[in-house]
Amino acid sequence: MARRARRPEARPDEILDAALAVFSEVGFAGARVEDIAARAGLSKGAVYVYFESKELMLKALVRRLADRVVGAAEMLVQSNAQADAEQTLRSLLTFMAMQLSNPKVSAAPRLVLAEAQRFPEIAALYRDDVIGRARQLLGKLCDRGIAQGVFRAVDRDVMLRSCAGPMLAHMMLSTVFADPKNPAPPPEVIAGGIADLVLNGLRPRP
Amino acid sequence: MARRARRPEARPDEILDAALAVFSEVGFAGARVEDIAARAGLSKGAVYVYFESKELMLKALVRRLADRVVGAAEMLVQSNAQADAEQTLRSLLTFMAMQLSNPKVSAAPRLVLAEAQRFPEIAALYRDDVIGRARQLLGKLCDRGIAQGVFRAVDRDVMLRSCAGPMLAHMMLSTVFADPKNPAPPPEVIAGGIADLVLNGLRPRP
Amino acid sequence: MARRARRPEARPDEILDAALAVFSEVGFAGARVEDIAARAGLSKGAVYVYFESKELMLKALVRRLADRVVGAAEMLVQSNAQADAEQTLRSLLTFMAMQLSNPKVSAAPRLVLAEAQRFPEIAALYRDDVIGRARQLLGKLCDRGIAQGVFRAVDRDVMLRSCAGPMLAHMMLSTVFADPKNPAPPPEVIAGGIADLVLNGLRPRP
Amino acid sequence: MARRARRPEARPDEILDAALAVFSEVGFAGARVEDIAARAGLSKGAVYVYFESKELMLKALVRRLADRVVGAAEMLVQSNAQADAEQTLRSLLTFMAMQLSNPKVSAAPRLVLAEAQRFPEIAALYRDDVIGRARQLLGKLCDRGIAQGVFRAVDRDVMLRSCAGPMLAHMMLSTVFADPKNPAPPPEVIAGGIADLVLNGLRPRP
DNA sequence: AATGAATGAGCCTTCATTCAT
DNA sequence: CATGAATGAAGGCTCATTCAT
Repeated sequence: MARRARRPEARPDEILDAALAVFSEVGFAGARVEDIAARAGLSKGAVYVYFESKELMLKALVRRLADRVVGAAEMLVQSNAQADAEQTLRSLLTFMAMQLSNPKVSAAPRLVLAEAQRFPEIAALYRDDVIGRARQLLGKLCDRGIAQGVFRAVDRDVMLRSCAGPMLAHMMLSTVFADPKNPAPPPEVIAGGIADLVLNGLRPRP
Repeated sequence: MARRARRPEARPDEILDAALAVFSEVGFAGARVEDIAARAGLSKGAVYVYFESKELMLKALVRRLADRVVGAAEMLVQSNAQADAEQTLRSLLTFMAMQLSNPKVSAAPRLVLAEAQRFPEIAALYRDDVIGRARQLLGKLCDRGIAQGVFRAVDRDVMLRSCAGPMLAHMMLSTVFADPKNPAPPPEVIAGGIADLVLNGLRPRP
Repeated sequence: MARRARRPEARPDEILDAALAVFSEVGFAGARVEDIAARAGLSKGAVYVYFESKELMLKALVRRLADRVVGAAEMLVQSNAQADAEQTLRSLLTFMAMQLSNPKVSAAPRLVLAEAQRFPEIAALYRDDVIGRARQLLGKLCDRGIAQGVFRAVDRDVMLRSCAGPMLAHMMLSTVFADPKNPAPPPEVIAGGIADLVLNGLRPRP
Repeated sequence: MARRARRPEARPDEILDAALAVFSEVGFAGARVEDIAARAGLSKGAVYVYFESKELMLKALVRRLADRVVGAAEMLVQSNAQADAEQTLRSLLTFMAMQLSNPKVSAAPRLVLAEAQRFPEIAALYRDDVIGRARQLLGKLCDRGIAQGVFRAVDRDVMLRSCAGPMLAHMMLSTVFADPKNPAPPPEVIAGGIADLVLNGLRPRP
């Protein structure tokens, strides 16, 4: 066919894109390899040339997600290394909230959320490669802010939950639980509001 | 057996308990009706006397969840109607965080989180019966706090995300994404820390 | 259907009969569970109620074969315990040759011959439960004959090969390698001839 | 590779060697063309340059087997044309038994045994080109022995079964059904014992 | 109400074979 | 000749659901 031997090295990524799309629609268990193949413009058998099983597609997807998402966050923090911690955290929170307002971006994290219980390996991968790194990142930022006197002392696990939690909630409320009859304010408003609240919460009191 | 003679009208609830347990372990798609039946001490066929299909079990489960969870939260808020908003919200946040630290309690919400994407009806039910009521509850509390001068003006959707988010994150980090090698601080510490941070964030500034 | 719940305890044996028929026609690998089911008058799924996998059907078949075949041989030898060894062996050889002239009887042994290489467990089962017991049987008979002075001293493994071999050859030449253009003499002639030759071979020389 | 430049006309034979090895291990149906190709040092596609299908490989293999095996036997008999029939048959039987004690030699005949039922064409080929010629060979030898007065009159089909059978049994007992815990006597002993027994059986009686 | 044998649709996976390069 | 990506048909097995008892 037209596709035959055309950019064969791009195939795995194309398949993963298709898999993510299908998984997001019907869940991992409900996804048919044939549908993934069709969406990638391949035959069922061809998919198995690149991935040994449906489950390995899921794992590869999570790995790719980790590379991308955390990479972006870490880059953002590094590029703000000179700025004060408060400003950096505000940038981070608004950036994440804006990103997660895009259903295409949130598709992969939502998939992980949905399948992690069922697949402990996925959970472990995400825990180590995404949550763990996020915790490190926030922890360092926290330390910097405390040293600068702009943050109050706060436990890292509390920090993680208080920063990532609103992102998580926003992600779910923007997609799965979005109410067509009661649309939420635009992303910028939400993102700004969350950042304000969290940062105010972190500020020390006399 | 002994079960049969005793409380035949309790059968549906027993089946739902069994279903929740199995769904939580292997997900809705991975759950076998036969396993649910076995855990409820029944045969496969008997389950179909009470529930027409596996999917209807899931829906019934979510309905039951909504009744219980939001009921508890609303009751808590009502019983604190006299107290100041700050104290009430602190009670609510710590109560929820403590509750969700118990994997048995969080099993149902986690199930919803995992399956909502796949089943729009479930998502709608949860959105209306749980999230919607939670939003109302927080909104009223917010209004009260603003009127009392203890809360700054804050958007309801930001409030929802900022309060429910940390609970959500805590729930997932206590179960699916718990790291056996890096145990988190005890629930009281986490719950108190989150409440502190959120309430401090809500406090007005000069 | 008509078959539903009728003699459910006969089902495994019925399925094995069907499996043997299909395996014999197209080999184990070529056999479709659906065909076996159809021949047993069942649906594909019903077969899996009784056998976990196609391979376990094969094993059960071999076990059943062992029970039947060797049982018959041992019974024959026991019932001739009083007779002299020569006569007993003659009876055994002609009985076996006659039996194996019937393609229905030889179907199972031929199946084992065909699949043993592929399934070491099958080979081991057959080796221990059929060949091993046959070797014992022949060995004892041999000893008796030697004690009676009607047999020359002969190694047990030579004995096994010299007695079982012609049976084996006869079995294959009567079925798979039968030449429609050159039909062999009737079973009695063959059976008698083989017995004569083997027994004459066993007779001591001055 | 080195293989490519060297002896390109030997490719078919190399492929057949590889095919025999793989077929022997996992059976015809279980053999993957890719594995055969790999063992022959070729790619999957290249194999199809030489053989149109997997089944044709099997047929070619059987044809090659017939050429080799029967050729050897016929040659052995011819070179003993002057000797007496008894001695010739003894040579033939011990030679065959010794040969078949080698699993590499017996691989092809065992393969035929396993697959003949499934592939009537294979069976017919083997019947005509191997069994038929063996029957001829033994028949002539028989006639010579009878004429020389060293053999009793015996039916050709009985002769075939009584001579080939022990070989067959020995072949299977040396490989597929070999018992690692009860090793058989060395090949010479077995071969000699079988020849003794058969030849004694053929000897006329007063 | 309860049982559990039976059904049948469905899906993952394998692999012989093809063919563009 | 050789490669290996791609195809597509095929089949083992699972399981929600039904229903005779």
